[in-house]
Amino acid sequence: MSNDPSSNASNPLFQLENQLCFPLYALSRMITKAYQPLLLELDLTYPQYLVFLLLWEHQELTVKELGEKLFLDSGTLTPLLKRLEQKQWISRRRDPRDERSVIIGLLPAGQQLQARACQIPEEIIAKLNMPQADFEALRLQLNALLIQLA
Amino acid sequence: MSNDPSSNASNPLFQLENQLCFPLYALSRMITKAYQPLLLELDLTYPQYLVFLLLWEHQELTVKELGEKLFLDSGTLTPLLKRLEQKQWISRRRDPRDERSVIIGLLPAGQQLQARACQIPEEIIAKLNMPQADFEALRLQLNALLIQLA
DNA sequence: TAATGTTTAATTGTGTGCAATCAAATTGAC
DNA sequence: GTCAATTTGATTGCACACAATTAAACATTA
Repeated sequence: MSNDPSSNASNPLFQLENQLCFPLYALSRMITKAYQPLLLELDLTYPQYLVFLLLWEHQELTVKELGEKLFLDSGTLTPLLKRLEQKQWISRRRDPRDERSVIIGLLPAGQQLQARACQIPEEIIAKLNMPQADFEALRLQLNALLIQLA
Repeated sequence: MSNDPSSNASNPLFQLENQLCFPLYALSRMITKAYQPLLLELDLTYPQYLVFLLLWEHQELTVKELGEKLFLDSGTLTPLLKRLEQKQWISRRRDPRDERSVIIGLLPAGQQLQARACQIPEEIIAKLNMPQADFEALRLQLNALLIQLA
C-alpha cells in the first residue's frame, strides 16, 4: 500500500545506510559519548577537551587560531572559553599588538589537567576495541577527506 | 622553551591529527554544513531531514523507533517533532493499543516535501566531489563501525 | 487485584553549533 | 591624516544533543 510507484521512497540514495553523512553524524556522536565518562572525571566536555589538547601543545593560541584548527567560530568558542576561564583553567587577554585578538593561555590548574588526561587516548582505543590496522586506515582516510574539504 | 620533557605535550596520541575522534567530529559538522544550503530551500534542518528520510520510507514510526534508528533520545526528538507538527508536516498521536507510544505520521505537506528533496543526495555527492570508489569504501567502513559500536 | 517493576515520552537544565549582526581595531588607498 | 574596507571577537537567537528526572501506561507476579 505504501509503495506508490510515483514516490521516491524506494530510491536507495534515500536510505540512511546508503549515505555517507548519516554514519558520520551518528558515529561522531557515539564516539563523543564514549569519551564522556572519561572526561567527566576531569570535569570537561568533549569540545573543551579538544581546546586543551591544542593548548597543552601550544601553550598560547588566539581565538582565531583555535577556531581555524577546530573548525569552530567565535559564537561557539567564546562562551566555551569563558566557562574555562571561570574555572581558572585558562586566561583570556587582548594581544597588546593587535587589540582585536584575544590570546588564550593555560593557567596552572589547566596545565595540571594534562597529567590526569594523559591516559585518555589509550583508554579510548581500548574501549573502541578496533584492530590497530583498521583504526589507522580509517584515521588516514578521514584526515585526508577533512583536509580536502577544508 | 615550551618543551618541558616532563610534559606529555609531545605525546603523539595527544595530537588532533592522530586521533580518530576529531576528524570524525569535524567532518560530521562540515558535511552537515554542506547540506545546509540545500535544506534551507525546504526549510529543514539536517536532523529534521533525517527524520523525513525515515518517514518517507516507512510512513509511520513511533518516537522510540525513530530514536533507535537515529541514535537520538526523546529529549532531542520531542521538541524537533513538535516543530515539524507545528508546520503541519507530521502528525503526532498516541498509539491506542499502547498509550505510552507516540506514532509519528506524514501529513500531505510532509509527503510532498519529498518531491523537492529527491535531488539532494546527488547534489551532495557532486558537491563533495569524491571519487565514487572512495565514497563507497568509506561508507562501508563507517557503517561497519557504526553497527559494531551500536 | 494489589503491589512492584518496566517501558515510553515528556520535561528540565546545561552546553554546544552556527547564522546573523554588531562593534572595535587595524589596514590600505588616496 | 581620512575614509572605506577588512579583520576579529562578542552577542543574540535558534536548534540540536544529552543527562537526569518525572509521569503515565503497561506488564508481571504474588
